[in-house]
Amino acid sequence: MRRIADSTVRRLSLYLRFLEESTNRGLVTISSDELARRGGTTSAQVRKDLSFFGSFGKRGLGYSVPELTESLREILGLRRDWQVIIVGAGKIGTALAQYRGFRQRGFRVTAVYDRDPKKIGTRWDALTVRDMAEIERDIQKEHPDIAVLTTPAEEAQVVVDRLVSAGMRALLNFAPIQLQVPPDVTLKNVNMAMELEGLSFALTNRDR
Amino acid sequence: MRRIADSTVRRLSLYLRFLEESTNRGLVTISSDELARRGGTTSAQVRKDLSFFGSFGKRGLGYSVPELTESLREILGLRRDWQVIIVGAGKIGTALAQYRGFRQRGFRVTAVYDRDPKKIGTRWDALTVRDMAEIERDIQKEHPDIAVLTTPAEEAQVVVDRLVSAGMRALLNFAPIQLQVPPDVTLKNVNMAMELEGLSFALTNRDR
DNA sequence: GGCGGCTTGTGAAATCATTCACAAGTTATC
DNA sequence: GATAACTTGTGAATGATTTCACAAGCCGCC
Repeated sequence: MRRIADSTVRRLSLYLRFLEESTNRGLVTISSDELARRGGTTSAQVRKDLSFFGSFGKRGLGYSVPELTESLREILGLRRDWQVIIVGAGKIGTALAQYRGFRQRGFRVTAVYDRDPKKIGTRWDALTVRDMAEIERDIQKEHPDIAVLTTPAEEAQVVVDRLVSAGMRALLNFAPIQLQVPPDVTLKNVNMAMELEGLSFALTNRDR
Repeated sequence: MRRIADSTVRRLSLYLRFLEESTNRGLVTISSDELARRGGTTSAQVRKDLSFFGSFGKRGLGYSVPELTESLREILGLRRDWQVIIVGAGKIGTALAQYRGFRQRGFRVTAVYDRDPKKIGTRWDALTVRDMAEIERDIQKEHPDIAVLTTPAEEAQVVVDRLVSAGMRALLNFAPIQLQVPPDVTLKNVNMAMELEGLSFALTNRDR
């Protein structure tokens, strides 16, 4: 398979979201044009995105909502659950650990780590905060798939190095810093500072 | 000024972060190559990004850390504070409202809204959760610059329409949904579901 | 079964973003 | 003040992504 652009994968995720909504509204069939309007793109873009993976539609008719939903789940690797650990039990880490949306989409948070003795052992729901010191051992034993990083920025790189050498290969980083990882590790960033600064830029340079 | 690509603005934000760190370490001068290594890009990219806005370096020497820092702050519109409101006092909204990083970067959270009577009136620090019903009046009175959306996905579009007609022109959306806004409104998204699905895709399609 | 109205899938073209490559400027050294 | 060692700024080349445009296929109706 030819290398797929990041932007394409992001849009697939959006299409899937809209398809799920369409299912709830009882729609059976949907056109690339409707998918595009909702995803803020063009119908040609939708068709091109899908064409990298096969041909899913019927000319003259559009796409079957349940079939395309299933195909996108397959493509995105969502026909299985993923085991997620959260590293850093601060404000954001805690909020994420309790966030229902993850579970609903097949991302099961199975552990939360911190190094602060005051936090270790506290519980929410079924989750107990574990000691950061045990993380390598746990990773080797439990093989989580994805680690979400919510440590302070200063500690993030050190923590990432530990996670990577313990075997983690997929990371979602919330610290406002660009992390260095080896090429076989996939890293995604959620950087609120960057987004806010993007808004600041837009507001400042609005009128040309 | 020629239209600036989103990717460029995002990198400027990264460079600024690294410059701040360099200041703390007492560096006076920095080359495009060092900036690039840290930002995960190339030195040519750094120079090109900066060239859209002027020429800030000295050939043979590199860039003055304090001067480039100041120039980037200027370009990004960060020489002033921005007034931010948070709409939705759930897990994420609450975590964001208490997050120190915003304030440090000049984004002052001045109000939090929810429509749940059980939440209205609760306080953290200097902030009291206000009634969603008052948001239009408050916007007209207090002129916040940026609204952060942390409502459930189902309500997000309705809330956005209200915010836009009350005059908001910059939005940061955390709901996992693509919102529709008029062209004079800037919308940025933080979509954790999308990032996780991107990781799922990468893990699934790792070996070709 | 033929016709009209739709909508897909996809090469080709156009646009946009990144990388190359090098002249020109700066500093340090002798 | 000439030379060597660096590093910027930037057109031109390359590469990637998006948009165009249209043939081909499907459905419903007469």
